[in-house]
Amino acid sequence: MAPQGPRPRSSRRASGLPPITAAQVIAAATELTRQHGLDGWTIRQLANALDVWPGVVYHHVGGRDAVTYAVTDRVVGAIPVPGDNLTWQDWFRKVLSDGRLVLRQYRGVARRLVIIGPTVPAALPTIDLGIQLLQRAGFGAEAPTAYRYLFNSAFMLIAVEDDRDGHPRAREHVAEVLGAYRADAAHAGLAAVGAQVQVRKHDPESLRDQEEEFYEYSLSRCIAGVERLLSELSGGTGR
Amino acid sequence: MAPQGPRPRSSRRASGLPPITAAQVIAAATELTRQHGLDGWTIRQLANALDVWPGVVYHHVGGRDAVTYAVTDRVVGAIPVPGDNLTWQDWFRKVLSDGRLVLRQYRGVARRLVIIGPTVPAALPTIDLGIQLLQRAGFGAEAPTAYRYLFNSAFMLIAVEDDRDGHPRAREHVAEVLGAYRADAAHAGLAAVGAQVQVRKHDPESLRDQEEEFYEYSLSRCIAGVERLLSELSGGTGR
DNA sequence: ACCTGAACACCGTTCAAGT
DNA sequence: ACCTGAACACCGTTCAAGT
Repeated sequence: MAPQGPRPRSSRRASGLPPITAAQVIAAATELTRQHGLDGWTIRQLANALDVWPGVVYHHVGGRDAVTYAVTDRVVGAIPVPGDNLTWQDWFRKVLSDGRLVLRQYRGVARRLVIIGPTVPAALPTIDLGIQLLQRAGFGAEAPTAYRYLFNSAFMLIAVEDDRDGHPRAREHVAEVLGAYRADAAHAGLAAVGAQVQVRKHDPESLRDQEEEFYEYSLSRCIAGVERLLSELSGGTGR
Repeated sequence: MAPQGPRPRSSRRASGLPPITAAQVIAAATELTRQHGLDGWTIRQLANALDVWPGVVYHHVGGRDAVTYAVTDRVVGAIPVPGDNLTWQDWFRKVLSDGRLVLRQYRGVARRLVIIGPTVPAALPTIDLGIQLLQRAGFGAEAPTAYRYLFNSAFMLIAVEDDRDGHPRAREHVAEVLGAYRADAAHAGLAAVGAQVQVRKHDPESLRDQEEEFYEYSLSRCIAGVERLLSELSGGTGR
């Protein structure tokens, strides 16, 4: 898809260029990720962007896994962390809304983050503060699990948005299949979703807005579910 | 990793064998998915398992996308659908717990399903019944969105479990990084999660159990969040 | 230490030619 | 119609050899 481009024209040393650094490799990989997503570029394309041979990437950073790990850390570091002057609900709402805006610019990073866990160095201060807020709110020993649930839910949603960007036909297909049932009285459930899909299709609002809406919807449901846990912990009705 | 094996030894026709069918191709692909996950085999390996050349797969089914779509439909069809004699909460709990057991046997299918949407033919009866149950429970126009939220949340969790199977070191890394903070009073949040990680590490219970526990935890939170929506709809307190 | 240049063992996909 | 056999344009990764 992207043009392959020629190999480096001449030796760096012969051209009087300074050695490549690991930071330069990671910066170039981050820019490629912004353009094409974390799975949208190859080691060979990265080397080409730096005007070197692929072996240079291995020499300074390592294989594909090492490079994408470094990119992930860099992107996570760009997510702003709200201060602790907010309620736990507003703090999570804010960090997860802001996080979505950053992560959606670097498609594929959210999924990597969910899979490898939150141990990328840049995430540690956020984890610490978030769990402390839940502890202060009365979650006690449940604070780490509740934290994990909220971040995991949000980042999974972002990961799916990212993945769907790579399958533009899928949405049309859904609309087509379900829309066909919109007046089918024998299938009241499919009819309801079919009608909704049909309405959205003719709506001038963009798909981006629909996705953000579902993200905020899911986030609100998650926070509501965790609030309920809190009320159960403080002696409410069980189960 | 898997042995490549030799090309087909001789012509099918010359050996008196009947023509391959699309169903045979899909069945073989499904079995490979059970063994190695949806992304764990190649078209060439599939052809080899059928003892034919790769072009045969293209002739009968199509490219990789077409084959994995067919596999996804087949696996979804294997998820049992509970009857409508349950409350909506128990119906969703059951179909999503059973669904997890099936999907976890075919790693990668859950993610495909989340990305391409639920329009694989085998899913339609389940969608119809599930939305009807929510409609009867009083969700009205919110039924399709609530349905989508519940299935999406569950299948995303399964997709992440699948993906983590392919990164066995990630969990150790998380335990190592966070465990180091378990007695760090200056970072009370990290200390709490670090202590939990440490306990789980020495616990003889398997990781499988922990994953199932978190799945059930998340499911309960999701259902609680949707219940809250229901009470808001029926005239409860707003926001 | 840093980089070149080539090689190795793979991919998905296409297609003319055979039967 | 079905299948063979080969080709095309890619991958990630490794490594001897140069400077």
